[in-house]
Order: sequence, then C-alpha cells, then structure tokens
Amino acid sequence: MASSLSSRLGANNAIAAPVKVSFKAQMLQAREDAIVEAVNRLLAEKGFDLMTVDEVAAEVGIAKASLYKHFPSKEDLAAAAMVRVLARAKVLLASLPANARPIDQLKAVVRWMMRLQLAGEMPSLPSQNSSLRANLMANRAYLDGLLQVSDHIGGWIEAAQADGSLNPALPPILVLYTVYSRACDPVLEFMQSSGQHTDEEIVEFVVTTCFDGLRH
Amino acid sequence: MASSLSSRLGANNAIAAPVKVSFKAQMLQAREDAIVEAVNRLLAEKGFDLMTVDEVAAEVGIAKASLYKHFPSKEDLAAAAMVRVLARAKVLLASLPANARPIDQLKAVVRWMMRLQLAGEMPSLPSQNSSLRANLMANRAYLDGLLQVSDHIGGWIEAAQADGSLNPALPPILVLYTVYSRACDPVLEFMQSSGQHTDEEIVEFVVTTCFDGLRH
DNA sequence: GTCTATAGACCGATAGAC
DNA sequence: GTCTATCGGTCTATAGAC
Repeated sequence: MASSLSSRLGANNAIAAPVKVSFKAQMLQAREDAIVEAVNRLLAEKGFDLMTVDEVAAEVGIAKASLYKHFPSKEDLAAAAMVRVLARAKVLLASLPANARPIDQLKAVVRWMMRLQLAGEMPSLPSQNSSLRANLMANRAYLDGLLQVSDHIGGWIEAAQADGSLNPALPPILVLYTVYSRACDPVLEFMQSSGQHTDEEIVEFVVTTCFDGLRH
Repeated sequence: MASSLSSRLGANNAIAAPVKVSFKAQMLQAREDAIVEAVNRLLAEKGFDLMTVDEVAAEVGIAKASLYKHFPSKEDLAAAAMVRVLARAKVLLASLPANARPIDQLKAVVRWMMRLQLAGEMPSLPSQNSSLRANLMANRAYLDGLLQVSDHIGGWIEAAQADGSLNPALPPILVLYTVYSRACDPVLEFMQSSGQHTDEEIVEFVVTTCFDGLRH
C-alpha cells in the first residue's frame, strides 16, 4: 500500500518532502479514495437526491466535518465520483485491443457500462438538478475526462460509420448519446429484478437490442 | 365550462343527482383535474424528488391544505398523475387502427411516448424511491391501468414475434420494458437541447435506433 | 506543550403533513 | 398557518501526534 501510494504522489514530492509529510499525504489520499468510492456506491444505489452527506460519512466511518475538509459541498462529492468513473472508463478504453473493428470497440464499451450498472457501481445523477449541473460544468477535471472519453468513442463511431458497420444516416452525436444512455438504462434493473436471467444474459440481450434493434 | 364538465360526468350522474350536489361534484372534479394536470407537468419538468407540494398548490392557485383534501400525500399526487397518463395511453391504444401490422402498432406507441416526453408531458418518477414504489404498488387504479396497457402492448409483441417482424429470440418482457423505457430516454432531451433537429426528426431517429438498431 | 484533525452537537432552511 | 423531521453545512471542545 505504501509503495503504490508514494508512487502515485510523483517523484518530485517523494524526494523533496520529508517522510512525515509523505505519510500524512498518503493517509489523506487513502481516505479521499475511500470517500469517493463510498460516494460512487451510494450514488449508484440511491441517486444524488436521495444520498445524504451523513450517509457518506457513516459509510466511510469518519465525521461529516472531516468530509468537508476534503470536499466543499455535496455537489463536489458527486463530481469526484464522476471523475473517478471517467478515469475507469479511460483505463477500459486504453485496454481494448487497438486493432479490433470499431463496431466491436463500441460494443465493448457498452458492455462495460452495463456490467458496471448491474454491479451497482455506476453513479447516477439527475439530469434535472440545476445546481449539480452548474457545478459539474464548472469542474475542469470532469469536463476534461468527459471530453477525452467522448473523443475516443467518437473516433470509433466515425470509423464504424465509414466502414459501414454502423448506420451512416445517424448523427454521430446521437450514437454517442445512445451509447452513454446505456449506463442508466432502466431495462437493466427491471430485467435483473425479474430474476429470470443472469447478468451476462441481460447484457447480451441489451447489446443486441442496442446495435441490432428489436427487429433484427 | 359547465357544459363540458357535465358531459364528461356521464348521463347517469347528470340525471340522478340534484343540481347542487352535481355542481359541487363538478367543481371538485374540475379542481382535481387541474391538480393532476399540474402535477403531471411538474413531474415531467422536475421529477418527483424536486417537485414540492407547495409548487403544486401555487400552480393550481389553491391552498396547500386544499390539496390535502383531495390527495392524502405527495405520493398519491404522483400516482394520480401516473393513472392519468395510463388513461391517455389507453385512449391512444384504442385509437390505433386494429388492422395495422403489430410492429407498426408498437412503433406508434413508441412515437406517442416520445412525443409526450418531448412535449414535457411525460411524468418521470425515480425507480429508486422506495416509499413511492410501495405507494404505487398499493394503488389499484395504477396497477389496473398498467396491467391493461401492458396486456394490450404485450399482445402486439407476441404477434410481431410470430409474424417475424420482431426478433423472436428476445423475451417479450424485455421488449415491453424496452418500449416503456423510451418514455424516459435521456437521448431525447439531449438531442432536443442540442437544437440541431426538430422534435419529429428526433422521434424518427430514436424509433430507428430502437427497432432497427445502431447498425441498420 | 502545541497544533491539527476529529467527533458530534448544532443551526438555518425547507419539505411534507395536518 | 403551524409543526416536526431532515438535510446541507458549520462550530467547538477535545483527543492524540509530534
């Protein structure tokens, strides 16, 4: 744990700073990770409005005031969770074989999103809460992450339309939104709650309806 | 106003009841309609959590206490709005030409749902709020309406799978959920907010991706 | 002994309920 | 119009690291 944490702090800090400060920073970072992970889970479970800051503090096992030492508001907590999931998305994108067909890259992204949702790890934010939206739009880390991920996926969309595996008549932005919306598709949880199918079966069903339609 | 109200009350009431009581009932009914319509609009605009009972009272122009004379809780307000939209759905289903192909009936239903959402008249409820779900599941009018609509659509789904126009490998319940989920598809509002397409273009885009998939 | 971070009481606002 | 509960956010006394 210590080595992985110190390595992520970067060489400049690790050398210049005394050991004591480094240890302190490690603790702070570790706690921040625990906070963001708890927020991510609660956001996936109950959504932004129903998640309370007290719950987050209780989940992490720290006082609420300590939470506010790390994040100045509930909105910033949500933003941190979104930044985290975007970072995970970037890891996923980078891990996909670069020589695969664009359409298969897109399917892999959709599968990953749906598995995350079925595992209860996909934070869900209301698209209506204006204060939250304003906060997100002012968050550089979030915007940067979203832009990078969208660019990456957007490249595959254009390539897939160019090679004919994706309907070229659809605006690329529509395709991108359609892919993103699989992350909050209520069909997944409905099918899961019916208990008739395994998670993987559900994923394959929805991949089919998403890419090949209901008609097939 | 009075004539349109008496006609909707039905002949049996209009004849049997004394004028005073009938008039009172008309007023109550008219106010209840106004309440449910306001709830429907606010539910579509802000969702259940962000809608406040005070707003509803203000929108209708009555006191909050009067609201509680009609509906015992916020959850019941939402349920009434859902019952209303289910009733509108039944009218739509009955109005569709009975001799059309099942797949076209389904497309018509999806188009109607999406137009309703784009018009800001589709109430949106969180699938996570447990108190609301419990209330809905205890509401006979809601359950009856939902069952009738689902049966109606379910018949078309099976027929469309039988005649080969719908993928027979998909569980009918998955198709039903997929159709329903078009009522809260975030792609619609994203595309609408981008301002690049008319509502009807958006509807046709999403009908295409829904039935024919992204690949086509 | 000093100083930081914590725990938990506390506050103002607002919502639902009656 | 009032009452109560709850939420986001703050404040203060204190425990523990150095």
